[in-house]
Amino acid sequence: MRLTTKGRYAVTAMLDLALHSDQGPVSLSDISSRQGISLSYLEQLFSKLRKKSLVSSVRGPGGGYRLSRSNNDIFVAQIVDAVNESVDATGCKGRSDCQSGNTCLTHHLWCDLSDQIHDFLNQISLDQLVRRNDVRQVAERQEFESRQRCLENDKISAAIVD
Amino acid sequence: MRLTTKGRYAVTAMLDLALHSDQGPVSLSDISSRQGISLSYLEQLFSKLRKKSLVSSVRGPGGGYRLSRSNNDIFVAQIVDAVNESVDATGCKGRSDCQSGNTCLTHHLWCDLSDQIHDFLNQISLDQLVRRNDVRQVAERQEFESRQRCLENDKISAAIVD
DNA sequence: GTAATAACCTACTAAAATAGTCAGGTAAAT
DNA sequence: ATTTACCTGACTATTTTAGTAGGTTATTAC
Repeated sequence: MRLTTKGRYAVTAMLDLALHSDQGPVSLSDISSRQGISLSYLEQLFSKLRKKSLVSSVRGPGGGYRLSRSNNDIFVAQIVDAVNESVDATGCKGRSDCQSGNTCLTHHLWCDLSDQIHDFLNQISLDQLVRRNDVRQVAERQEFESRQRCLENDKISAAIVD
Repeated sequence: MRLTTKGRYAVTAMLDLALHSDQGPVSLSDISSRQGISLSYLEQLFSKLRKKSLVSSVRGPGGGYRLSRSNNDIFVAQIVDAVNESVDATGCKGRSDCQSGNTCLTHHLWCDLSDQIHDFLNQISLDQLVRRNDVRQVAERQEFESRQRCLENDKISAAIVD
């Protein structure tokens, strides 16, 4: 079973995309500064997300990424699957050869768990997340911080001109 | 989120213990040969299981480990918790400081997932596993293989005597 | 009492995965 | 033409996993 920052970052970034989808394509550097995820790492993740056609890209100035489907048609499980190989809890990736070719004593238990996790994550859409109160609150704080950073940058620019 | 061989091995070993609990203390070398888990690795795991008082030990010849509680009072979640720190899906171990001190956008989602997994595993007792058909079948195959290994060893011993 | 057995303990290590970085591309808009 | 931003691949430090090695202590059978 793998669920690490890789999968978490991917979902966070996709949610950021969903939250700003009304403002045209969103650049990775915007996501990077809002969510505190390294730009190069985001590039790796979005390469995979694009291959699974969860996002589409727009190049050039003003470009960025947008969701390739509607908010309510993208589920968390699909995002995690796209960047991690799977949310599989078995050691044998479901091949039932966990104990030197044979099924191990607990194989079916981990299969059941995998199903459980997958069902749970497959039931949560980006749309649902966008509407959650806790998500809206964090998003608002991030907007505020983002504006603060803009002001700071303007100050620095002005100082350089002087 | 961590669920790797460590947790899987621990549950498998505990299930093996439960399956042979009628035959007095079970030695780690028995579990090792039946389940194909390295002896030294089992020792590390059982040290943790003992500290969480899931098993008790009997030293000396004929010794081994036994479950310190009844079959139906030991749950999979407890075993995984004992060897992994937790089945936590958040990156911040529930501290809500995932994004440089603040809550990240998806924190609550991972909390929900953690609860989901924990509830699922906390509901499955060793007793339930012992009674499952798929478990009984694998256990039987392992008994057979174990007897085969005994015969092989006897042959080798006889050959050495010659 | 001594040999065998099996728990117990500590430290070390190879391999893999994670979480990045870096250096260069290429495509599209202004 | 130049800037913006996507895109790619190779490289790397750190951490974790999974396992080894080598010993000590307690108990039992002879």
